[in-house]
Amino acid sequence: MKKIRTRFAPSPTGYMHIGNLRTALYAYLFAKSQGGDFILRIEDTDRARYVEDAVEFIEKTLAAAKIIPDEGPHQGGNFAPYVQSERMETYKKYAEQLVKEGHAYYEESENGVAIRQKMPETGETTFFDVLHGNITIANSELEDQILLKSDGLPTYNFANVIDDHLMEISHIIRGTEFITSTPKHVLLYQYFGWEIPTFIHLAPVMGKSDDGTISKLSKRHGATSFNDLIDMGYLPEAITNYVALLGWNPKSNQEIFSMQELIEKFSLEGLSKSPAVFDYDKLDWMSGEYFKVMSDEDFAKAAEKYFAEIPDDKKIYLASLIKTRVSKLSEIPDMIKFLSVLPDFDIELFTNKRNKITPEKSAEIISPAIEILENISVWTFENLHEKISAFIEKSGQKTGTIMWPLRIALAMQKVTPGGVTEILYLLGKEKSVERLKFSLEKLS
RNA sequence: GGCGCCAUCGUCAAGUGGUUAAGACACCGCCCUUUCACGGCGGGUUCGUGGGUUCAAAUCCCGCUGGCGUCACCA
Repeated sequence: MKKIRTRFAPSPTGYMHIGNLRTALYAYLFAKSQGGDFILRIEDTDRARYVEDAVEFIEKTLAAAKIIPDEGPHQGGNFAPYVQSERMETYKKYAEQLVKEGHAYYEESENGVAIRQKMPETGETTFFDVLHGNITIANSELEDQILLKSDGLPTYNFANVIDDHLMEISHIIRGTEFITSTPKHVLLYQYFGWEIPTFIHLAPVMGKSDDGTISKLSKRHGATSFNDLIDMGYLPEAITNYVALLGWNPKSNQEIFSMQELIEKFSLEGLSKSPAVFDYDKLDWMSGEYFKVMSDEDFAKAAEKYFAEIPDDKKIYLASLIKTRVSKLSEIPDMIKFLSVLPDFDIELFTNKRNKITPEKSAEIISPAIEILENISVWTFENLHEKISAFIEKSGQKTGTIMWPLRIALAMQKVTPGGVTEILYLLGKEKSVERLKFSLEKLS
């Protein structure tokens, strides 16, 4: 049995689209699930599109997503070089061989001399695709395509065939946009007498616009690159997990997968042949699941840059409060801003039907609470909890009735990370008392 | 437009001739609750359409419609 070898062959654009990331992921998962190799090859044959440092960018992005190539520009390998612009002599040799054998011809234009592939005028070409079965296209539909451009660089349609064969790629996993050009590739394999690899053409990742229309995922839909998502504060693991399920079904109800589990469970049968719409809501949910199972320490570390103003001794505690109610790290600032700056006073917030509370009644509760808090000398969570519980019991009121106005006075926002005790602890004695007094004054 | 690919809840999707057509996200309702979140329970006319084939069709065939892709010295 031939060794399974897949490749990810991006052009260096300095941008990792979610669709590309998914293609890389599936190629990686398939290779690894079969004990095969995953190769990274840079297709930089378009000089106009070349972006500085893009190769490094691609490698870093794949590393962040834990998609590790066995061979590539950085790791090297038996089939180096893995950058197409460094393989020009090879392409030239094969292109000339085709000319010699009558399957290609030179063409002169103002640009210089290029080589074109000569397509059969009759007949049809069929190839097998794992997802779509046999696909047949009439040869008359095929254009005499450029193989070698006048600048000496090959086109994708040529370099891709040469390299996939030379690098012993067994399965070509790529987007559906290549289905129509695959017959041209197949013809090339046949001219050279090379074994034809197995094709797997993946359906595109779509996006949904505000007006409900569906189209290929692009900027208008919001974040579209792996890095955009990282910047928004999603964990790389969560992104990879979500993207894996966007077009692949594990045939079980499991949804949370580590990379290792993905490798173990992956199979081509679960791949979908119809397009999948990227759903930010589902990503949010999945991301939240990852945060919830993180340790407080890890979460605090991940959220480090958002915790800059939080005292060191409170960071881990705050992390424990926030990690269960966040779907992306970038939500943190709005969630904790009230700790340093009290939002504008809003009397409306002191009315809550469910807890039977009104502004008037709030004042009656806040006033004695201030006294109790002022008398607490050891400001620990346990101590606070004890004193407040006693206060509630003594008042004879429902817990919610007491807690609601205190929490509002302390945070001045409807939604807070944690309840009254937690907020008191985070705020510290001085700030807590000050805020309660401020509200009491406004309410009187 | 030619050619090609695709078509199950709003979204991801299971399903391979006989099911009450799973599950998840989102949504709605209820419960729990020191708010929110978490958690628990429950809810919703989902197989694009018209023809076949068959005792039986979401599943097979054809047409239609719709979406997407492709027709570069881009990849």
